[in-house]
Amino acid sequence: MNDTSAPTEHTPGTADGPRYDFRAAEPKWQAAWSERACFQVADVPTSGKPKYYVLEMFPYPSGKIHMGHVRNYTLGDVVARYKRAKGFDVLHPMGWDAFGLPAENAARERGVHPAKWTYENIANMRGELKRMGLSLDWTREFATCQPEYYQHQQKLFLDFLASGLVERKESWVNWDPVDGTVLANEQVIDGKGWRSGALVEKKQLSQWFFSITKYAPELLAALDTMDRWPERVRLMQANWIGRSEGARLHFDLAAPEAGIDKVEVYTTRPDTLFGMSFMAIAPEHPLAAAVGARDEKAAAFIAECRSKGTSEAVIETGEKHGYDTGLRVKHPFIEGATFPVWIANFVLMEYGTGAIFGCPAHDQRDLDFARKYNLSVVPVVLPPDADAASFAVGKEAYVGPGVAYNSDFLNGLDVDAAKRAAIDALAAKSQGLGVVNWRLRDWGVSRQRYWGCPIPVIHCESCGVVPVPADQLPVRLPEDVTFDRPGNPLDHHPTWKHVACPSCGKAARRETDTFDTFVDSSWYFARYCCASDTTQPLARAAVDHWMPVDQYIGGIEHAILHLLYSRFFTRAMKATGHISVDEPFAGLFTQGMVNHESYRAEDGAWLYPEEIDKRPDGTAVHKVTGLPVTVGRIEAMSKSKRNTIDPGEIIQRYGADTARWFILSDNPPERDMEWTESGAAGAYRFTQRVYRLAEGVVGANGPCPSEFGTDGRALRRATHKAIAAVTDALENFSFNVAVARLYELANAIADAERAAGTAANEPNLAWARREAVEMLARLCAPMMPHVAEEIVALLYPGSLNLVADLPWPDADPALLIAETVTIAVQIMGKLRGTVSVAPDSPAATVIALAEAEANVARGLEGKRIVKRVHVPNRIVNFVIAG
RNA sequence: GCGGGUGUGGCGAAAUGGUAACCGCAGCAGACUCAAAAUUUGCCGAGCGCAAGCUCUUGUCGGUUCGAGUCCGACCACCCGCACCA
Repeated sequence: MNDTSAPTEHTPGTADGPRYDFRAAEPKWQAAWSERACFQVADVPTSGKPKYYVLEMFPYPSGKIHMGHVRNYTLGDVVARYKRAKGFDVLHPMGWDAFGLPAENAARERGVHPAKWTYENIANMRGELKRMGLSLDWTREFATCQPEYYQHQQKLFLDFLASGLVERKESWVNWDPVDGTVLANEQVIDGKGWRSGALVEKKQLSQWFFSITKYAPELLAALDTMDRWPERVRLMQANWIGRSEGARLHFDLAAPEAGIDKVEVYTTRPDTLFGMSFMAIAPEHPLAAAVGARDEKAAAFIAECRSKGTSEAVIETGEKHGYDTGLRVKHPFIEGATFPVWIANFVLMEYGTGAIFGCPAHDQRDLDFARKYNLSVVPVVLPPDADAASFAVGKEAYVGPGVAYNSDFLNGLDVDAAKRAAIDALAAKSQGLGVVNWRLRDWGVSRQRYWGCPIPVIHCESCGVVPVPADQLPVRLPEDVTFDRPGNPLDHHPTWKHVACPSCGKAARRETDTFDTFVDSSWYFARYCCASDTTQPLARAAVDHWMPVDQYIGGIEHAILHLLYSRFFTRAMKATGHISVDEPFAGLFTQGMVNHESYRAEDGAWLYPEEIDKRPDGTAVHKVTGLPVTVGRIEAMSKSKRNTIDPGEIIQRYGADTARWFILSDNPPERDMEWTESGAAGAYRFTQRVYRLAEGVVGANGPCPSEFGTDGRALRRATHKAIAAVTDALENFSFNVAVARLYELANAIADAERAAGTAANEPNLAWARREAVEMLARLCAPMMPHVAEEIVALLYPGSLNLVADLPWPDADPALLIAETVTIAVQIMGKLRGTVSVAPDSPAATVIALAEAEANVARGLEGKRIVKRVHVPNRIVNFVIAG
């Protein structure tokens, strides 16, 4: 690992090796930071400094870090190091989202225990992260699979349960009959289980749910106050929560069916009730089940929906199927009118009440269904400018504004007024009321898995569900499990689930489901604040000090689930007295992906970047065979496309600073970026260049001289302008701009170096150069901390100061004022020349100079100046006539 | 279908309504070298012109303004998210 051999052909350097040897420097400074505990903070600091909590989404320990991690953790580290230099106590922790399916798959496929696999991966990835030189407080590290962590999660669950924030209820789930487990929607592909390939069934199971819907109104309302979240994420969450206003009403059946005498529906269009032509109920609706019990054809139809309901073919074509039950419902307003009840595949049991009234004229789905089954289509909303006698609905439902007609007492009202009138009429008959409906559903957290946090309850035949007493926590996962057959190993375990009921002492059964791993990640951010407290989930003093997270950074893929669950969990923890804040993340930043070119051989096989040679004309050949290679699209790095770059190798070859610098320099962090070899090599050249510039200024220490020559003044101005510009860029997450300003400063130093070679008598230029190099290093420090330390150590031999402990430099305001400013001179908004004047020169002076400028004067010749616009220090514009 | 985002040189991009293209990558020409690498100097949106300079150019069309990449309106293209949500 500690390879200090001569650089390979990829590491440019002089004949005797590169001047700056990152292979020696990076471990040295990482050790120095660690020895001085630079990045450790107390649970409750006494420094009196303001706090700043920087957090990046913690990684799943898959085995190796990828470029997405490098980008994520570099972004966070820049913020953490910058804020620390700005005088904040910075909390910047790291841990592992360690439960989950891949560990179980490894166990099934390779026979390695999930714990062993996970902890080995963690060890490897921890080493890789440490080599990146991140300013992390490693004393707070934990993995969610440790009982020391999940025991507290079990306690939180018990508290939620006691507070009515958890319930056990029946729900329809995707069931894989071969693997014997519930599948998430994302795990169902083409109606089949993603692992087994078995046709997925809909099955009703008793599951644990967190009552996130209780918080739907406030989770939605609070989005408006979260001004440091991306607009896009807030909108996605708002859509997900999905508030809609409408009416809930019931229809009486003409004749009761198996004791059911009415059906409740939800609608957003009660104004269209007079356009009803049928009722449709979901295949999972109780009334459908009742019909199915006596009608074989209905039962067959329901079964078909169950097996095909989730297949992509049905969803994509949107084809609607129905079955006429023969039942009829009475219209609430039209005396004597009844309508048929259909079972329809497009009605969702999970939304609303699982039943709708169909108004084909004003709903596209209802119209498609009505046309297919020859049901009547009666328009009841007349579009503006349409004629009541001739208006008809063809293939497109009319969903726009208009006036009610064909609608008895609603006639003449516009859509909104008709809705209100219809709801009032329903309420008067006690047949319905106005309601707010939510798309958000309660969060089912039961998983039939081994590698997850056990749900701490016991099922007793006499007592029902009994929570595990808090003093018996944690409920530990047994280690001796087998993965030799499908299903949940916890269920197969010979002894684990057999326990005495804590309440009555009789033989009882432990819950064998474990939590969805999203539970683990819904509170880890708070746990970091007090990670060493073994007695309770959260220590209020520490959590109240550090929470909320000031800056959270991660991928957009978590825009909904993880972030919404965490927001809910924080509210639930507040309700149970564990935390004081409502919102966990005050600021959110979503980074773009890291992409790379892809390559394919002639036979279509994907090739790794290291298998090909790029030629200057942009084409590529296979290194071994010499055959041409197709250079494909630039797309997200993925193992299947083989367009991945291993960060470990990049750090080995170029150093961590190079990787960090390049990943920040290319483009704005919220946008997708392309990883390129030449870009990485360019970043490496810059690390060497900065160090070389430093070597040229060693020794010019001492107090600031009072007089400088022309070159010295210019360089000092460039230095202080850079301080101001880089500070501004870092504050705004414009890291690519910060990088550009630092390149400029390096270029200015190089210019001064040349000037020093020719103008030997320039006074104190050496001091100005040393100042510039020191500032360059310190401004670079959040991005490339190791080079920065090496340079400052070079400038101040024997000093024990670490850049990591130095305050952020301030720009000297006097040096931010230019000696002269260049004013653009326009005629009619077109640039015609420039003039140089002292800053803040009076308008009359500037305008006179501008008019005298040769090219401007030519343009003004023979013209009448109508208006002279002068913007101080920027521009003069002449408006002319004739 | 609904919602959102993005369109600027060969490429990634920059630009509080005020000189469009900073900075980097790639490229071209030169210096150094026996040579290469490394380093380094210069050029580098398009067109016209010997030059001074002129014209055009931020997806398209229009508007506001002394002045628009930026603000407003319409449209086009691409990308992303959600989606049989009643």
